[in-house]
Amino acid sequence: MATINDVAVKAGVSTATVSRALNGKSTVDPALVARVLEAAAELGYQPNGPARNLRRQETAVLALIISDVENPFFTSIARGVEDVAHTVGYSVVLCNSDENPDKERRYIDVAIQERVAGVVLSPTGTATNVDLLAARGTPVVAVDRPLPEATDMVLVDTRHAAKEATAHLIAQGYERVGCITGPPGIRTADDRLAGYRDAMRAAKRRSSAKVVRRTGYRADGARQATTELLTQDERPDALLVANSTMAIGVLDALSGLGLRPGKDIGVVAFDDAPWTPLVSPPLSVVSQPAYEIGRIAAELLLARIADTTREPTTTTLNATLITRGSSRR
Amino acid sequence: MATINDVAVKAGVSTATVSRALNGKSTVDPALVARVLEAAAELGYQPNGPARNLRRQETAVLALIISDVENPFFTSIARGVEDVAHTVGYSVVLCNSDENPDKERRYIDVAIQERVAGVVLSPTGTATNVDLLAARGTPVVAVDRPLPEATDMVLVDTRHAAKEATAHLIAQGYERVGCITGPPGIRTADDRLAGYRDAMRAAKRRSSAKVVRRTGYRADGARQATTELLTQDERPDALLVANSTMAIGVLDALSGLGLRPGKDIGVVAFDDAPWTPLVSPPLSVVSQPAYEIGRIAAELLLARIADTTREPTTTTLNATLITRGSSRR
DNA sequence: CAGAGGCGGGTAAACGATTACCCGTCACGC
DNA sequence: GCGTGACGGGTAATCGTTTACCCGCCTCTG
Repeated sequence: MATINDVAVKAGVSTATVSRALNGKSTVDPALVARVLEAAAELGYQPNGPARNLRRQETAVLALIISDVENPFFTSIARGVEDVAHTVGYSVVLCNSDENPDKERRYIDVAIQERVAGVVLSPTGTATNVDLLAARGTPVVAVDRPLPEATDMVLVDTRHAAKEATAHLIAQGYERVGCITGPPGIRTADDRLAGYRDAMRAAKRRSSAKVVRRTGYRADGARQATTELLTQDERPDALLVANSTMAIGVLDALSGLGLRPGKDIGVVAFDDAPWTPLVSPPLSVVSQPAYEIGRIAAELLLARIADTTREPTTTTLNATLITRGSSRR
Repeated sequence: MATINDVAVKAGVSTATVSRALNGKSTVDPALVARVLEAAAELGYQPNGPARNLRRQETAVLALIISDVENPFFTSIARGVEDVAHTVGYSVVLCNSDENPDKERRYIDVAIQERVAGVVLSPTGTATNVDLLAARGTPVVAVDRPLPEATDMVLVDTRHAAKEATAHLIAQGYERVGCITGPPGIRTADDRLAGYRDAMRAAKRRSSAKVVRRTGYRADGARQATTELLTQDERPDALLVANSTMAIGVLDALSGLGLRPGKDIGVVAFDDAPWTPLVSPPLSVVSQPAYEIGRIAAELLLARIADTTREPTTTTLNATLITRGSSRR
């Protein structure tokens, strides 16, 4: 592998000049620049990233740590982050914490060790991991879920959206609305449950623990929860489902039980996955602006990298309820 | 940020001993190890990755360059790669080439500059980009699509699967089977079309260019293509669709046209996305072993990193046709 | 008891870039 | 004609690790 020294020798100049010519930092004789460029091209010179990063004490890399690569909500965020980062020459590396604090911790360690310029994170929990970043001064932006630390955050008013969705189900005449949400401790799961309860209270409905289930944010947990809920005595006749991955499990269970969404049981799910209009009847959803979240998070992160002293801001975006057939009789 | 030197001073030993104690390379007095560990913990020492990588001339990072983070097929591959990599202490960074040779090129440059240990790549095209990696000696494994270079590859016998799927549609009594596939030059798109033609020829059907459309591997292109196909004179009464993202566009267009999959028009799509059983009627699919692809690719890559002289191998996996309601009248 | 050999641990040289510092040259002004 | 300043470009220090090499001490053997 050619080094800067090889290029320097070939072009008949010093390494300093090569560096300057290649980075355009200081003014170099155009003839020399041409010689250097030619030499570099002939040798197929690619700068050594680690060496550069070591010397510069900085990298043009952002880490994006999300909790599920297979969830379209998070991949949309990823796209938003990427699009912004690329326009300013940053690379994005995507890490998958799998809703697992250990993996999250490990990726945060990697991010610190590789000295990335900043981190976008959807925290799995209360995350003592994050103080490591704070301690080192690595800028962090939390997305989807808040952090106790004073960092920039981009959130969605998910509690309000859950309330609205539940109220919609009630208004549609469903008598006993239930809720399937994620594990305790994950803020979005808690908030969606809280919003559901808000709506029940506002409508003077008794929200029995019997119509609420908490399970992993995955299809199989939701499938099982649905079956349980609907084979007990106090059966709900409508469900608020906390994300689109779970919705797959729910819809699958319903079809197994021979229940038709909309007619037999109202369903509203979070996240407007691309397939939701295609099922029959089309699925009512709470659409979250995932791409926006990513875009804004990246912008905040870049701003903080440029100026570490900025006051942390919290941006809360709105989700919109899209009512379709699954919540109309 | 604490350096190894700070730790050495605090523990009252040399930096060499700290390095040895932390990496467990050579045998160090247990008492010293304890002192070093304690000092490191107190200082919150995190090794400087770039410095380490520079010195070691290697990194424990794999790059995974895929063409669409929003496509479940590729995210399943990602999971397979990750799972394997993590068990042996490698990190995986995910890059999104977006089916765009320029972005791919850029990510390959980044991978080279950062001196990653290896690359898993779903090539966008004939990809002259890849010789850069070859030239540098960075191990590469191609997934989903072949490379002209002699590298390890993990492929799917997609042409055969396409033929089988088409034959199935014909056997179900559909008269005029059409095909919607990806852009020319993308091997999977070409192969699926070839397989479709194989089946048509075998069944002595005339495969008119009028029932074939090529478009970007995305929902909107497929939506438009479907509408065009079905509003012309020679309307197909069945469609082979080349991936699940396109299937969304196709199903959407069909519902807009008031055509019921299965009854009015047979549909088989590639990729067993999680939602495919939920639409009505359930979508017949060609299920590709995406997770397996990722797993095997990672294993091949690690094997090649360990031994650069191995003969390149090509693994071809089988896809399985899952027939559901959308291909039965 | 002396010499050899082993082993733990320190010193310092890499790794490959960037950049502070310095030096030579040239132009310009007095 | 000489001093000064600007500027292009070279020399070498530096970033934080890892590790080759070396040294001193301890133990074991003849």
